[in-house]
Amino acid sequence: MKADSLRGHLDALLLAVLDGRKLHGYAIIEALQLRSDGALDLPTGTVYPALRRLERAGFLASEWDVVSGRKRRTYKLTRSGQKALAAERAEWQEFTSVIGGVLGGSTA
Amino acid sequence: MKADSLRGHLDALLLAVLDGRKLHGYAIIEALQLRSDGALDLPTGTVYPALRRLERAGFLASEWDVVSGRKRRTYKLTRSGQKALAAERAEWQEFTSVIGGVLGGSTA
DNA sequence: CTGTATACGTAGGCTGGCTACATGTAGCCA
DNA sequence: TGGCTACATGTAGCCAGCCTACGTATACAG
Repeated sequence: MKADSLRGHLDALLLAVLDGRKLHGYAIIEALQLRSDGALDLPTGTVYPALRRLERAGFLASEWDVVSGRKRRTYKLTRSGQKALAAERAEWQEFTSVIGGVLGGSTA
Repeated sequence: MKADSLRGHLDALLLAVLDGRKLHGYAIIEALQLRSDGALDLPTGTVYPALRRLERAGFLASEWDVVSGRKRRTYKLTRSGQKALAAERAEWQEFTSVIGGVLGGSTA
């Protein structure tokens, strides 16, 4: 998959993977790999800044856990983040509908 | 729709709208509006350079028509462009499948 | 003869994900 | 006890690709 087509959908992916659970950054990357059967392998330089940005936007809340000496910043959705996720899902529906309509559409 | 989410899918749209017919740039923009029920309104500064690029890549062939004094550069798909369109469609399938799977997926 | 729709095109900017790098811990193996 | 690998977080700067803003020109309505 063209790496670049993610543009504008990264936030949706991050919010979706945090829906209903708390994860730290590294685990988020692994969860995305798992859910996509290996198709998504986001670099840390993509994910970490995005998480910070989503937190600043109020969609995520983070706290530091220390597990066996390891510091891990775990993220979870805020209520505002839940709404954002719903909005992103709706927008995804619209997006695929529009582009898919053109790609598959008969000559109109 | 976020204007920006088009990233990486513009070529597919342009190739698709030219599938089976010849159109000139301005008409391409109108055809995309039509097929998307107004959701897509691409600026000329996006479309014209993209058409030139696709022509340089060998996916489109153009010729000048002069209709009632108006010069219009009409584009059509080359054989190579047909293949590119098929590839873009396949990639679109994969893309929506991957992202859709994560967005809709149960906690995995 | 002015305004609007049609028609093509370029220069430069901006945004957002990526590359490359910097830092540090835990656990295994020899 | 030294090194290697996996885990874990983070920043600076680059670059691709679409968009904004502009410039040009013709046809036709009023």
